[in-house]
Amino acid sequence: MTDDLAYDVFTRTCPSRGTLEHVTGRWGCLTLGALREGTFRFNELRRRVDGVSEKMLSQTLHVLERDGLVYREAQPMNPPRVDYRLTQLGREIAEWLIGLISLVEDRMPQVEAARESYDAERAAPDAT
Amino acid sequence: MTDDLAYDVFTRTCPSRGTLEHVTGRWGCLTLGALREGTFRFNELRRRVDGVSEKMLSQTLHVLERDGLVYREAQPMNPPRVDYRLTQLGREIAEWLIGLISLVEDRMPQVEAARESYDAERAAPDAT
DNA sequence: CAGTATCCTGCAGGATACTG
DNA sequence: CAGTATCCTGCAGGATACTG
Repeated sequence: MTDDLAYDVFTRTCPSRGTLEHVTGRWGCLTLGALREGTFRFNELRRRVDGVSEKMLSQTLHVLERDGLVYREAQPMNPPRVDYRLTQLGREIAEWLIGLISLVEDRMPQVEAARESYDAERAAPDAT
Repeated sequence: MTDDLAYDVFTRTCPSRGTLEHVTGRWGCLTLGALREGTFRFNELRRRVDGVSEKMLSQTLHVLERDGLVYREAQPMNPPRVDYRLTQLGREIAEWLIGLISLVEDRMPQVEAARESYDAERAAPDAT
């Protein structure tokens, strides 16, 4: 049952693939993380999401807004002021995402150890 | 505290970024999902991970093995037989990943609805 | 300020052929 | 069977200039 649901995800025709990629992708992930902490204007976000270009932040925000994870509020003034924040749905997903990230981060010592022994084996292929 | 930990992840220098990308990436995600269900040989996996090329499966498995998430057992016979399965660490992370995926899948109706209204607004820009 | 438009490049990843 | 090696292409995404 639950397994059937989960397995479906792994067929490429699955429609949730797209959203999953938006969420876990390089900039989507960082943007959701930044927005967890509050409401921000475009350039504030740019500074928080380290290394993102205008283009990619704009693109990422559009995609997340379209998926209903981010709410965009444009106030008609001059100069313009636009605020971004997570929707309820966005917050829910961001929390799970953070959980996964925290788990991975937590296990990094194990991962690093695994990498070292993997690399060591290849570096000294004569050691049977 | 917990927030500090989580926030660190969003700086690009964070070492867990790499592992996270291996886990959530297109093929990593699908491969972990397939391996949740048991032990498989290379070509069995190829069939289960729909659409993956030899090259990408090979590459993905190497990366996941190096990170300590996948265990590779080569039996010295001819023709060769190699089995892949999740390590304990891999299983742990795969479970969380599935959780995230299931959540996203669960919320897809909301996502689709959001998309429709987003698209509708743009299609009829005269409707103020 | 909050973006969009254009140009350009590196590299993910597919196709194909080959190997122990 | 279980891969590796090589060649090739599309596109993610950066840099730069421009706009309401």
